Amino acid sequence: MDRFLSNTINKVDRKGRVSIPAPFRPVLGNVSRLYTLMSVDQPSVDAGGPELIERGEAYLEKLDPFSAEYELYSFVLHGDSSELKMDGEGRITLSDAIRDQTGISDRAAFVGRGHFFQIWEPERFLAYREEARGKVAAMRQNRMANAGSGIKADGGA
Amino acid sequence: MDRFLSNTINKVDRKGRVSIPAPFRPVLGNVSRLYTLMSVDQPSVDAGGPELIERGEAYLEKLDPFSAEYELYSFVLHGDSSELKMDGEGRITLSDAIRDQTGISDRAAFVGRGHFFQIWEPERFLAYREEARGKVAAMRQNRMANAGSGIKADGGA
DNA sequence: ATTAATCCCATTGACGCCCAAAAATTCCCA
DNA sequence: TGGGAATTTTTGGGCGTCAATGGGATTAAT
Repeated sequence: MDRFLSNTINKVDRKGRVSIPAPFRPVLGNVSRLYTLMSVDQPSVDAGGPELIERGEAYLEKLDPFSAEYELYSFVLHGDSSELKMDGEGRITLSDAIRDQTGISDRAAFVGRGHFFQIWEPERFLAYREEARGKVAAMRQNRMANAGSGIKADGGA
Repeated sequence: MDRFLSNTINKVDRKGRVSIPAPFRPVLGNVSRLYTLMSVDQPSVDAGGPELIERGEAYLEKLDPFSAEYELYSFVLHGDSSELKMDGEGRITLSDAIRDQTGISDRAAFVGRGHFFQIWEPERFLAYREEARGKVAAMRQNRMANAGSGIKADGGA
C-alpha cells in the first residue's frame, strides 16, 4: 500500500535528529531526500517526496503568472519549503524554522496523510485529533439530519 | 531537484559581504557570477543565474518594440539589474543600490522562489511571509467554500 | 594616495557519516 | 500459544568535513 498511514511519536535527540517512521521510508521511495512545506494554517509541516513540491507547482501552473495569487502561492511554496537529507539510519534533523513553526522540542509526531505526511508537536497533534474527531462526528450528524434518515451511522471510518 | 527552495538568514559582515546559502550555489551552476534585478513592487531583489535576465528578455521579445510597455520594461530589466561576483567562499558584496532597495543593514534573508531567489531584509521578509501565509490560507478557504464542503483541506496542494 | 575590491587563511559551529547500544518487532518452534 | 531467538528500529554519540564568518594582506581603481 503506497501511501502514508497511521501516526507515530518519536524522540528528538540532543542533536535535533528524529527517525522517520520506518513504514514511511519505502513510501518515500527509499531515497534519502525529503521535502517539507510549512502549513499556512496549522502548527505543522507537510512532508513527502519530490511530488510534494511538484503537486504545488502543478497547481501554480494553472494560475495567471502575473496574478497576486500566483505570487503569493509561489512565495509560500518555494520560499517556505525545504529539502532535508536523511542519514544512514533514516533520521532527519529538524531546522530551527520547523521548530518555530511546530513548537517541537524533544518529541515529534509523524502523521500519515495519504500522499504526504505531517510533523506535529505531539500535544498539539493530539488536541487537533480530538477536534477533528468531534467535527467529523458532527458532520455525520448533520448529514443524517439533512437526509431525514433515522438510520444510525456505522462509525466505522 | 534543480531549483531554489527554502529560506536562510545570513549575516552581513562589516565589509558588506554575505554568504550565498550553500544549497543555492549548485543551482546557480557553480559559476561565480550572479545576476540581480530590483523588484518593482517589493523591497527585495531577485537573483539568479544568467537565465534571470534571459527570461526577462524572452518576455520582452513578445512585446511590440514600439509600445510603451516594451520601453518601460526594457528600461527596468536592463537598467535596474546588475552582475555580482562571488568570492572564493561563495559570498557576494551587496551594493549600495541593493541596500537602499531592501533596507538591509547587517543581516540578509535569502528566499527560494523556484527558478530564482530573492534577497530581503529579514524583518520585512518575515512580515511579508505572514501576510502571504494568511492570504494563501484565505484562498484555500474560498476554494473550499466554493466547493461547498466543510471538510478540512489537505494542506498539501 | 585613499578607498575599495580580491584573494587567502583561520576559527567556529553545524552537518554528514559511521558505528554501537537499547528497544521493539517479527519469526520460529516447541 | 507462549517463550525466546533473530532481526529491525530507534536512539545515542564520536569524528571528520564543510559552511558561515571574520580578518589580514595584496591588488586594482580613481
